[in-house]
Amino acid sequence: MSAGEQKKRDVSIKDIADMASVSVATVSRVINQNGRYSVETEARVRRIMKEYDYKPNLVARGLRMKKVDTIGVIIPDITNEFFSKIALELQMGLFKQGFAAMICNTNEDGFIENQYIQMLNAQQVSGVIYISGNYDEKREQLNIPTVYIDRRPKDKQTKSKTVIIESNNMQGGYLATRCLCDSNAKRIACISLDSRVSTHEERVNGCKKALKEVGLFFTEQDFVTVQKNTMTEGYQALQRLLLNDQEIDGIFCTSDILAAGALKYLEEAEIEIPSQMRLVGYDDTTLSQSTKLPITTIRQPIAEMGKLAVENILAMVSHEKIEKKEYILPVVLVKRCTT
Amino acid sequence: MSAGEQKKRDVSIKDIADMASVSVATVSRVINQNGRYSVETEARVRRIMKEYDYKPNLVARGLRMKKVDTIGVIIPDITNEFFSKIALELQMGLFKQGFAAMICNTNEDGFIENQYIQMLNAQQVSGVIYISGNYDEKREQLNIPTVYIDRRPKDKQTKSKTVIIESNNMQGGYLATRCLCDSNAKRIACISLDSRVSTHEERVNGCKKALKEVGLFFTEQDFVTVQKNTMTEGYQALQRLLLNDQEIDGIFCTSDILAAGALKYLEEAEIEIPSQMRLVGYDDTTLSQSTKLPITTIRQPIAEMGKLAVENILAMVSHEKIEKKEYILPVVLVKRCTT
DNA sequence: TTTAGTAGGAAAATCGTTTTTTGTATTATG
DNA sequence: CATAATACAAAAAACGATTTTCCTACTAAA
Repeated sequence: MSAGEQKKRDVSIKDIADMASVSVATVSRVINQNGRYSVETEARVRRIMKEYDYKPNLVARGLRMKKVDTIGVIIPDITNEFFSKIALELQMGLFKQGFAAMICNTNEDGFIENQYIQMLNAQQVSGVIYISGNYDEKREQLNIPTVYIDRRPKDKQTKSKTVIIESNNMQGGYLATRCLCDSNAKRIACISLDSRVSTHEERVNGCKKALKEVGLFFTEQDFVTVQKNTMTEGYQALQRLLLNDQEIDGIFCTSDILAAGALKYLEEAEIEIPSQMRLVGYDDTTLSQSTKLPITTIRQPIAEMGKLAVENILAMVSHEKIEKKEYILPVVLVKRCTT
Repeated sequence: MSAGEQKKRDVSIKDIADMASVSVATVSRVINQNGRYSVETEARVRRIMKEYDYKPNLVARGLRMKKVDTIGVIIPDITNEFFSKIALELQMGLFKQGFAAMICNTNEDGFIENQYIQMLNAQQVSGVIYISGNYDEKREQLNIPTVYIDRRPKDKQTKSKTVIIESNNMQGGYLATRCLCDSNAKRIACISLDSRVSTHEERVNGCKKALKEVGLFFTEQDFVTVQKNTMTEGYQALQRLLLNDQEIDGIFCTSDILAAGALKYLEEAEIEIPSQMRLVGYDDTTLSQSTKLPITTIRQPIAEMGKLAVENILAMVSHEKIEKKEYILPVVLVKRCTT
């Protein structure tokens, strides 16, 4: 194709109408199965459509309908296994229902996130599924149906038509800590992520709750946060912890990546696991299974979360009235070799 | 909103035109900076646009232009770290140029892939970036600009306007094998993936080339393939290999996941690394860094591949004439503790 | 036979843009 | 002063669908 050459035109509804000797309105009614038409007309139109492999132009339909069968998916980091698995669930689920997913990776950047929202709005998407990230008041005003996963906008800011889907992070922290205690840890430390969202904080709260319940002493000094979710951070955080407090014999990391880093330090320091030290991570990633000593961890119900998100956003899109809903799904402990 | 209630209408170009007391044509010309208009008119129009936070309706524009500033990205498995990293590169790169990426996950399923292609076509996407997956002749006929990454459609089937971007898999296999030899391996085995695409096969070819070059004996028995890219498969494959041939003292796995599985077996069998056995993986994933003994591996230039893909697809979309191009990018050996 | 009702489908309006065509001042040129 | 050229911008046509309105036969009831 030389510059300026047009793309070969697809066959349009008008072409079909002409070939079937009916009006475009009739073809449209056959496609959408509303209005009235005779069985003969329908047969003829369908035959022609099949013959010419006609596919309605979704852009034209979108313009007329003022919305498009696309759902925006806002994700902070698609290379994170947890998020990519959720994205996969969403995409497959939406696709099965005839919707496209437009996956937008914000890199945890509020500015990029805003731009994406603008774009999704300009694209006339029918809804947005919002996974973690930053809260933006302006976004709310766009008035697009929204489902939140894995994060909780502050209460007073949520509108009536909001659906929140999260797993029970408090319970996760609790289960992890009880497991540490059950394998005889007496002094428990915690490495978590310093994040704008409440997720990791809740896990820490669950941890403290368990400690209080079993009556185990703990000190705030042993509860640290790191800035980035990397193995190096986990490694270094544990190193510092053990320098200050040699009594520590159990560690809860609020992510598997941090736990893998911590485990690496333990291996290098030749600390025996699980006799001298116990370790629990979070998310049941491939990583937690790949280490020589597979890491005990917490598994979130990713498939269910995705399924619920798809169900709810589609219900909202089709104007089924949705009261404000919050799903808090249970997590499970996956016991491996570090406890 | 009750059922059937309309979404609040965005401000349209007509509204802007009315407020600025000009015609819609003039507003359009200001937006697209073509045609002629006075500086005063422009200033007025721009002021009103900003005041009302006007954003052009991309669907309407798409209908008129017969194409949309969206690029489809076909990916076999977004939860695979290599693919998700590429997807991330593509998405960020396209977004910076004002294009949206529509990421489609095929799960290696040809049927789903076909459906996605149909959808992308109906959505009027300007181009498609195609990562691995199945080859489909029908798709080619759609005549959308396409860039292939990491896979090579058969030569006679490619059209003139095709761009292929891949890394040098042959070189990767070669480097990996040379590294095994350099750390004194004498009998080398290879575990690779049985895939429809040539990628892994090429890596094996590189391996054999290196063996011939250094004059090392090898037998086809020691070159096995597995069906799925999982740690378990790697574990079992190595187990079988060592049962048949106790001489093996070096292993090349064509993916890090397989290598991690193999490493696990070696650890359990208490085989000394790297004195008794050497191991090289492929892709430089987080996994390869997380094991107690970090795995020597091959790194592909993901960022460059993504950048090239974006550059080329945008050039094709804007009708710059592109001759058939093939990029074969060099890979690097990342030496760690298993060699 | 007239009238009303209904089935089937055509015609036209609409969605929000871009682009071509047309029109009208104003300026330049002979 | 008449005419041509130019600058600016309005009007209208497209893009491909959906949906409302309207028209024409035909059938059924009075």
